[in-house]
Amino acid sequence: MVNVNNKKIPASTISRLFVYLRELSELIKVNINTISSAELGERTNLSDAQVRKDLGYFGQFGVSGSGYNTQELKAALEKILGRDKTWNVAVVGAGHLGMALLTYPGFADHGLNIVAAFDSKAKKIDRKIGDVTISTIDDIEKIIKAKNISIAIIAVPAQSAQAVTEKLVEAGIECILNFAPAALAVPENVKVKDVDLSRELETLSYFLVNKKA
Amino acid sequence: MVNVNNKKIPASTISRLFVYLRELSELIKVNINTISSAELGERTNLSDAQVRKDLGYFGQFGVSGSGYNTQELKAALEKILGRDKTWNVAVVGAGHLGMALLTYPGFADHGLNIVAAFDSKAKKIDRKIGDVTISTIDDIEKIIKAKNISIAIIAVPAQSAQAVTEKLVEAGIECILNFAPAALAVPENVKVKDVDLSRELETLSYFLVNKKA
DNA sequence: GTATGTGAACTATTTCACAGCT
DNA sequence: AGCTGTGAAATAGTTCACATAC
Repeated sequence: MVNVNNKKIPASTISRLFVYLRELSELIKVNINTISSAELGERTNLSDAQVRKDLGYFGQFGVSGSGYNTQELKAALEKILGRDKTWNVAVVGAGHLGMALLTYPGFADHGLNIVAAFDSKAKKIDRKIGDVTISTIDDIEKIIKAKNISIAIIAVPAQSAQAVTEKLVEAGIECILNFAPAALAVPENVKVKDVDLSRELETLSYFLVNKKA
Repeated sequence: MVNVNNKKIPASTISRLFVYLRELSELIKVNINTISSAELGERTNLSDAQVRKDLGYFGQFGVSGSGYNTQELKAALEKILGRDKTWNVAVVGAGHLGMALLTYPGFADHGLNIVAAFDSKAKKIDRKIGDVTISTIDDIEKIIKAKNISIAIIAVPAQSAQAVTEKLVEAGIECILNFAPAALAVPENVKVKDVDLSRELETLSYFLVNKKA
């Protein structure tokens, strides 16, 4: 739940707006100019009411009786979501997961530029992955500030995650995407989003355990 | 929201039980035998009431005035979550992300064994990653059945995700962890969990957009 | 006729608060 | 005294349903 000019908006709404935006880009690619909330919902596995409610938090973008203009709605969402801006991102930890993120082709299209990578293993320092050179973790503060990085991705083992977090916070980072299976302690102004791969899989497996029970 | 012997339990509760379980293992490692809901909550960034409520869905595991026995609670949670069982997992797509998953060390500790990998690129077929040999996507059905695989991870590009999903469903898969940024259409009995890395980062970046507004 | 926008109803989830146990 | 277990209250989020607009 997020505060936007004294309105309370579910965090899940924000997340879905990105889904609508992506779908609108696809629609525009195939020259579809108008779409109803029902159709947009169909394509994103959401209900028509959900689509309308989500958009309704931010204004009135549709035309009664016909639907939404894809170009206009896309432009409006881009504005709302700050997609005119781009962000510099750092990856901490250059193991397999860190490497996957460093070479993930999807980020750039979304205004997310990975401009730095850090690892603690001497062997990895100075290796170049695409445009990014791996630096030592000791240089976090210096590089984060120099490169104007606003988002960090933690892809280190659980036991070093808290220490890394503290370095990042000291360097002024306020947004962290955390892949380590650890509960990070951070000041209030810092936003952490956890992605816990084992937990996702385990939660899924619970469905198997509990089925036909 | 999940049905367990005519009780309705939030899906998020299930997911948190895995977090408690992990924390209990840590506590046992350092010889802590008793823990209160408040302390357990502290360590997992959750409230004491949340911890008690979550556990309360499944029974009474605590002792008034003292707290929970770590060993007993761990054993109880393992039983509830089916952690006595192990699951065979397939990864579809052996790009960087697929490779990261194939070599991710965390799964095995959680009863999740990756026993097959698939890719469409001829170049990759028959390559061996650890114990797993990459097979052609055409063999999905054969191998899924032969190896008794119950969970599949989709790590292919968005445009091939639906086709892969259909092959998996035909092969009898009922649990899918989907990393492709695409809304998958599946029959009702199939459970899909989406992990959308760009979306996670974008949602996080919205925090930056909207701050100090 | 068709589809939006939105209060109201409903459902889900978390937090409160306290009786009761050790 | 301290902490659990749990109804009740509060908060959050989704779906309904319909007046309104084109």
